[in-house]
Amino acid sequence: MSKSLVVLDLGSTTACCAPLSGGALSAGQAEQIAPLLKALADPVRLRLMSLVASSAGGEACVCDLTGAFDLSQPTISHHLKVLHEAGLLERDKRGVWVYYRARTQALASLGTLIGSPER
Amino acid sequence: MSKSLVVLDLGSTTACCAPLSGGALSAGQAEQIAPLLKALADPVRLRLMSLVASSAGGEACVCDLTGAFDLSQPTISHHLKVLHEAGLLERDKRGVWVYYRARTQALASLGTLIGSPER
DNA sequence: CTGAGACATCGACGGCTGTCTATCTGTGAC
DNA sequence: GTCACAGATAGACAGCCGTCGATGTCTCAG
Repeated sequence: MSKSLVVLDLGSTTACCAPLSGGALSAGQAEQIAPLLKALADPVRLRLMSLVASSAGGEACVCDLTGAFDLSQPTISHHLKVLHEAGLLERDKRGVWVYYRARTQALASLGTLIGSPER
Repeated sequence: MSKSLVVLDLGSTTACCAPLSGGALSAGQAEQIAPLLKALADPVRLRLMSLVASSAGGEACVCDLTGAFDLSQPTISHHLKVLHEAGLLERDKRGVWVYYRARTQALASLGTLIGSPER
């Protein structure tokens, strides 16, 4: 239900700056985090994320994204859906066009968890 | 050949603190990074990484890791191999036992790339 | 040399995933 | 209303992935 609203609820084990090295992950935590990484673990989706995240205004229209790949429109739509359902992209339909925006907070949490640089 | 030696060669586009939002990833960069995320995008491998990384001395024996899961020994061995070949784990055979050690540098690079927290 | 134990490799199998084409839905122009 | 266009959905199909049991390899003890 409210599952995708909670982007990363890591309890107390991984407080603020504790990456993987900060303590053994529980099975539950691992199964909560893995889907996020899985969503990101594809070259096309990685590029989509970076395209959206680095776009002017922080958002990008599907019509622009589709042209950046040698893939069919449904395939791009599929990848965007995966990223959206993982909670990494926000969707915003305006008229005929759909705009996607990166959830930078989710990305930051993930990045910190994987390996926050020294300190 | 020397492929797994270079953990993350991200050229100049993603200098030090530039995550996905720091500029569009090239197709080549994306295909270089995705395998690392793919290796990490599994609950068992996530837990393995965290177990190894948070072990005393920074390393863990396979014999200890196997007992932490309800999985067969070959399956654990397989996951460790995946992490090793991705360049996320170092292997060190000492006598009859094999010890794995986390490549914290690789983890840090990945974490920074995905989403370095503000600044 | 022989046996036991720690890991790795092999081959198989079911399920998931990325891609496509075809089609559906919704929005704005006329 | 009707047409064109943006995007999503559906169904199909090939290839990859996680898991297993069986077996192989290496190392040490005796």
